[in-house]
Amino acid sequence: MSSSMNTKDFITSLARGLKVIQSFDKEHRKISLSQVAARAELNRATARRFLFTLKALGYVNSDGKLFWLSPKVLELGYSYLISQPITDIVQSFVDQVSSQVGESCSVSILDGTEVVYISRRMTKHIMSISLNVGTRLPAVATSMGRVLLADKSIEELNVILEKVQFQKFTKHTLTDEQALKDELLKVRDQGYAIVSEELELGLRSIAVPIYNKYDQIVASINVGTQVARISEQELTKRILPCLQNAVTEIRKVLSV
Amino acid sequence: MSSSMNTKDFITSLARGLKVIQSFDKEHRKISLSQVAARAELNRATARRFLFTLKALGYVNSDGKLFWLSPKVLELGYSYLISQPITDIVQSFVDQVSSQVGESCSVSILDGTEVVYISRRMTKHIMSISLNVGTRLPAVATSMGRVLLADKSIEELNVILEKVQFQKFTKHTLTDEQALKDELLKVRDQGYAIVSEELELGLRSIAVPIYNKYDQIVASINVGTQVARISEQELTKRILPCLQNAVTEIRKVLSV
DNA sequence: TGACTTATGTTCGCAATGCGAACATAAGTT
DNA sequence: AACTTATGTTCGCATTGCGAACATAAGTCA
Repeated sequence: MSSSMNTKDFITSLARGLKVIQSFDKEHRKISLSQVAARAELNRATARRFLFTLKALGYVNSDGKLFWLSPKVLELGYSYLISQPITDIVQSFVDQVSSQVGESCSVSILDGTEVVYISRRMTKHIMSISLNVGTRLPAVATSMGRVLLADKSIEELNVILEKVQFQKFTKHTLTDEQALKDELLKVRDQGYAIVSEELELGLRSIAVPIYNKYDQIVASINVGTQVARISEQELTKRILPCLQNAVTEIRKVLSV
Repeated sequence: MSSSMNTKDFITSLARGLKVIQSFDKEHRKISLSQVAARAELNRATARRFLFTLKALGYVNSDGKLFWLSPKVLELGYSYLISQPITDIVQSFVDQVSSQVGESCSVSILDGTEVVYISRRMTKHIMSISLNVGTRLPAVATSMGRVLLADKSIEELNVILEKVQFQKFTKHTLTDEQALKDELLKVRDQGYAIVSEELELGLRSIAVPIYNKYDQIVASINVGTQVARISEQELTKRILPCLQNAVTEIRKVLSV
């Protein structure tokens, strides 16, 4: 367990159990007890007890040999979604923007150094990875992340950037901290961010911040497309007004 | 803890921790330590340790007084979603059907006595509750649930129905077990289910099963609308073919 | 078919983990 | 100021959960 965990008041069994849940992914849909133990870095007997507990609670299923997650696990994430009124509010706007512009539209929030998708309307599969509610992407390399980072004070930004490990996803990816900061100043000035081919070649997106009634930025909304389909100029001329209209309406609803 | 939990090999700390996560909902977005303790049925000092552990792991945030779930909790549900290839596969078909028919379209699977939404495309808010990935509804009162139940053997169905507590959501809700079974025979015969105003007045939906290449039913897909907008006849004449086309295509993809 | 490897099932002594009663302090209300 | 409700914290203790070790099962290979 991470040494940053304060062992006083820290419950290792809970931490271990959550690690067991996270042992499952696309490449590990149905795995054996030993695989779970290895992936969760637990003793086999210990992993077994966790799997049996999760099975008793309905979060895991098993055929007696392999284990896989039960849809009940969605309830955990669901606890988060239904405790966030914004997810309900924005969904209809996301659908509306997506219909208007004919491209995928998403809303996300900042969590640490990443953006987390909380709402999404996809028109086509254009990314190599699938994006869903719950997907996390590095904030520094996404348009939604940049509008959220641009809102931070210098101090807050420094704290966040300390934890960022810049990755060069493509030849266009900004990896110089100062260059990023300059870009964020520009984003703040113009009130939107455009990211072209920094996270994945061939893709670009534009994002604007979503404000609540106290003028606090609570999320960001973007439209994502392919560079071959929409130029940066067209993003600002045709797409940006749709996003700006949407966030104006969202702010009204959030102000009720 | 439920007496059905086998205390041998059962890890109460994990169970308790998951209950803490589920203490949060729409009416309990940000709650105090004592409220968490009450809702999770824990001693206050115990609840405090769980909240501090969840905070250390990033699943919960706090202002020192109130606690709320962090979007990191979505990772837990996300572990399930990315371990289910079907969620990726069906999303584009859900979007397609929804676009074609101009109504909301969803996919769900059976989990115990409930259906769990795993994919959704909403055109309008027509239900009083919001439906998201993770939402659970009683299988017996939904079209998607009925196509999934219709696939069960008599024995399997009896096991499931034993655990069902029939609720009369509206005056149209079937609550007689035999009447439900008769309805399921009809569903099996015709290969689709229509539910009108049984879960909520004013709403109707039609669902068909999704098969994999072994002819096993793995999920169901529906279109939901308002009774004022689409008759049952129109559902079968216009909507059903779109759903049937979609499941044919889905089956091809699942067979790759 | 036997040897070997890899896997799971299970136990139980034990130590550490987590518990919760109790006390202290803080904040809000009357 | 008294009272109520809340949180912060401790620490003795009992139970919980651990994991080494052993048993058994299943698969592979020669």
